[in-house]
Amino acid sequence: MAVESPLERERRAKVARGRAEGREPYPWSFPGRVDSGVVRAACTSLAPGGEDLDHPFRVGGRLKIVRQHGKTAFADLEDLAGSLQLILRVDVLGESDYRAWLADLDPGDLLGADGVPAVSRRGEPSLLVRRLTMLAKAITPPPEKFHGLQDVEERLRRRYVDLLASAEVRERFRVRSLLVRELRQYLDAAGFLEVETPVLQAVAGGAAAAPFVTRSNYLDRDLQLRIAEELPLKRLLVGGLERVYEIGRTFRNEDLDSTHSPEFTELEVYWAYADYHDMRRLTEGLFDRLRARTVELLPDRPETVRAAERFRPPFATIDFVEELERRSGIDDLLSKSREELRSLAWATGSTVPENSSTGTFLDKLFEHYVEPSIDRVTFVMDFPAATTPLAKRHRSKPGRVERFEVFAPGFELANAYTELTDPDEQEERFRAQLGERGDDRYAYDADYVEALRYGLPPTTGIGIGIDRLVMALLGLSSIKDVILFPLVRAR
RNA sequence: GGGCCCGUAGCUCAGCCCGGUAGAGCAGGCGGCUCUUAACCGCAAGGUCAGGGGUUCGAAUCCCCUCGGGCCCGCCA
Repeated sequence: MAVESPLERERRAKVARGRAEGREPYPWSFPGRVDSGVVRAACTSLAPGGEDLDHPFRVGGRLKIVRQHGKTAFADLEDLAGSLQLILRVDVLGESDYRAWLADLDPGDLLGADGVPAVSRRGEPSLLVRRLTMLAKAITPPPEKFHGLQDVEERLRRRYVDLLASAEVRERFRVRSLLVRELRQYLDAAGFLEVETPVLQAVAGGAAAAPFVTRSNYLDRDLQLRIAEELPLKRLLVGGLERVYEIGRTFRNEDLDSTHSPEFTELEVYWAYADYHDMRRLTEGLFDRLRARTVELLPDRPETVRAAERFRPPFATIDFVEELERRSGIDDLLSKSREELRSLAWATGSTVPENSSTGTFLDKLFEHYVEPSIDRVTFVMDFPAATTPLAKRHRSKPGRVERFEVFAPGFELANAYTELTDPDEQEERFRAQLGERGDDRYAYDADYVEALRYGLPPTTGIGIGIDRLVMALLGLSSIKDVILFPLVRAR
């Protein structure tokens, strides 16, 4: 246990004093509480200096600050609905209670109050308090009242302090939750079934990324945490579930930076008897819906509204190959050999390893020549076949697959395919990928190929990074701003 | 992996360049005040200057190492 500071000693003394005087500082419950907005609403009919003695209310929340004036004191109590001023008066509470409470109250205490709506002479909606109840005495003082908690490290390590000190941070995470709810409602209404597939897998597949490895004592073998949701979900379409989605944590054993987190929340949607054009329309509808919801939730934040409005259709569209050729001046990109592409990629200053795949070099070129120019939400269409083994070849463009990605300025938001359904071609593509990369990071999932042999309907699928989507909608630049407890080093 | 920056009271920050008794505001303590909104006035208190080592008569300050964090670059289809 940490060494007790003088401030904490003072507060423990107040705990003991409360108990000695019959005021339990950590009670069991506090029934009948309304949120602060109810009291503020009840104040609207009152004139300054007015009180509504006939309609008592009970509120509870965190004490932010106390302003004492001898025989009257004002205290700001904050709950999720906002802040409410409490008026404490010696002539209402009685001399001894008034003195005892003011001696024992500290910023940060969780406090209950019974009283009546009242508007102060200066016009502030308030609760004129008849009775106070300590709900939880705070031993550790909260951050400074005006500046709040500034230390970035502390804000991440102790997110609860960040939250209790900042209504803005509370609001941000509340909005994230409501946006995810909206997303579920949209997909549910479109006939999609929410499912849950395994996080623990023998071999993590569906993407190329380093997995986290753990161990099952029961099976006496290593297991990996999933790096994508894709392969189990498509198996469900083989099984006839037709339209499924999963929102879940996905893990990649890689670096954390402003757009990457080792654990992140991913939405994947799979839709049988539909192709990537259908998926594009579904995605545009989803973006528009989330845009509207964001603006509805945060109408008074101009920067957020501006960020969200970028998600209003129609969206910019570019062709991967045409745009890359136009911006780089490279001709006939698709006929270049792996060695040629490697030289071109290295010429941009990239240091990707020599044995990287053709797809990797193409991605590097796109990243260098095209991504910096993306200044709005943009659909990038029809990637070269070498960039993914899971998409179906393009029905009319040779050397391409039916794949689109959605980019927001600065990062990728989503990745969608018309899914490859031919089992023999899938097997070949997996093997080609293995052979080309020369490493075992892209696992060959034999059971998935086996599943395709039973027949996967024509299908489209998409993966959307929820953390990044929330970032983009709210106009935030760091993924840590939308993850409650980002990974931090043990201290 | 490379570069730059940061770590001082519970919190927000000065002090560091140019070495010489560790400062302020908020919060907390004591006293005053019946309408404040970061209330106000007075008094007293509060420190592992991230940790370790070095230079020096003397280190928060200069040097080295370590830990933690931030930003940029690289890597991660």
